[in-house]
Amino acid sequence: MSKAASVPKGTGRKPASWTQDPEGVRRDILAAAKEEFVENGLSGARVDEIAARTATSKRMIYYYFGDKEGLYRAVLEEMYERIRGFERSLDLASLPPVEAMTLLAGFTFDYHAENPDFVRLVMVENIHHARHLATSDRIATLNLSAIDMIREVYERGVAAGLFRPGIEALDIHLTISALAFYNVSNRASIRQVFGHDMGAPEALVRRRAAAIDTVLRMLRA
Amino acid sequence: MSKAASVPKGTGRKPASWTQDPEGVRRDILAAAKEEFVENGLSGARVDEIAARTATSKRMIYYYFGDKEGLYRAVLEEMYERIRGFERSLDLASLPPVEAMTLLAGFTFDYHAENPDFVRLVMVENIHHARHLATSDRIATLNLSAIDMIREVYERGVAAGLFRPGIEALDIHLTISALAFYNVSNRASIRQVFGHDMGAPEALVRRRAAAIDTVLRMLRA
DNA sequence: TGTTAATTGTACCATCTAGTTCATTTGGTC
DNA sequence: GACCAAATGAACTAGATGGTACAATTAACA
Repeated sequence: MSKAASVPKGTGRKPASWTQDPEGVRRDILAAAKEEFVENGLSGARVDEIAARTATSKRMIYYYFGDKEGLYRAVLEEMYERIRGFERSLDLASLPPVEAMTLLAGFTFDYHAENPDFVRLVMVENIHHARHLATSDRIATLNLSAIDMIREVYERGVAAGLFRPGIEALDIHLTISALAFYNVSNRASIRQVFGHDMGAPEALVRRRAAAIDTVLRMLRA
Repeated sequence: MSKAASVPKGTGRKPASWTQDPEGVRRDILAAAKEEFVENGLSGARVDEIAARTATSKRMIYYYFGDKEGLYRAVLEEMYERIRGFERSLDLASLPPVEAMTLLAGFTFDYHAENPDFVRLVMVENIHHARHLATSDRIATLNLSAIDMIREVYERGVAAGLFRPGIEALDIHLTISALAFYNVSNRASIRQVFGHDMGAPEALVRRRAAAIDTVLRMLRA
């Protein structure tokens, strides 16, 4: 072809024409990376595989994110910012204590059940001792609000004589999170060992009710 | 050196003398492998690193376990058999319902807290969708006993009017496990996000009491 | 003691993988 | 339209990694 002649032998020729879209490329890469990290963890993920899931090339991954860990960190940050947004949208302060706590426990349960990707990434990050959370400036200043929200509701409940006093807000949070997290994070082993699929609709409904009930019983005076 | 001359060039020479110990070698490899898998997961673990932690060589790993996954499966199996042994040693049937449930919840909490290696391996296995649990014959026939133990205690408690009826034994197990598992599995991220170290003695004591209390409140009539 | 099967040591390799090199194209600015 | 910085494509590489080849040694036993 005459085209090939117009180009130095064996290097960077391009098909015909293309348009730039840096932000689109970034988002595209992040989405592909999230899938791969969620599926295979940090060590198990393959940069080439991420590139293949992308509309662009491996070259771009390194151009925008530096290295594999940088990409992973970016995925983590985006994920935490997303959940933060949801949390803020809950307006617990305008509800009576019991209703507020029910809503929070239910929301937390549902969010985990509907976002196993989130749960898996948190697992992966914990396997790595959360060292990427530690080095991320964006996440460091982010997450104390959940505890504050709980404390506010809890104290109103105590003042109204609905909740018993003396419970730490962190303990409430841990209980709610544990019940929401566990049957997503350990779904696979639960299925293997007990033969029950916690992802099945009936199982979810029952477990959801049990979780909320457990939280309320823990709090009630 | 004269020593080198007494041996065919470039192949398998040995220092001087050594004795065989197949079982010892096996155990040695399993222990080293457990450390490495616990620390780095299945994909992150390096066979060369496992070999280095061993008194023997990489050659032996492949001789005894076939491949990396075979070794990983062997580690998993050993771990599950160990916890099974502990479970069996609990004599819940001879205790009154409330005391039995308190003991079980406390034991479960302590076992997780004292064996973060176990927790991490279960996390790793769940990241891999528990596919190695699925292909292990030894584990398949193992683990329904925990549920049966709980059911027995629960039904005695219901009969005695101590527990409310209508709860599934699986739900009790999931609640106990979730509370025990979560603050070990997510210890790193909890520390990063909330600045609390759930491994610290005071935190453990408080969390343990909260977990047991939560389980009992969930059950009480 | 001679033979054989189970073990073990050393060196090696094929392949995979994160990251790079180098040239090229695009979009904006003057 | 000339020039420059940002963005992109294709091929390449150094090193890591799972796994093997081959020979040697040991234990058991006839």
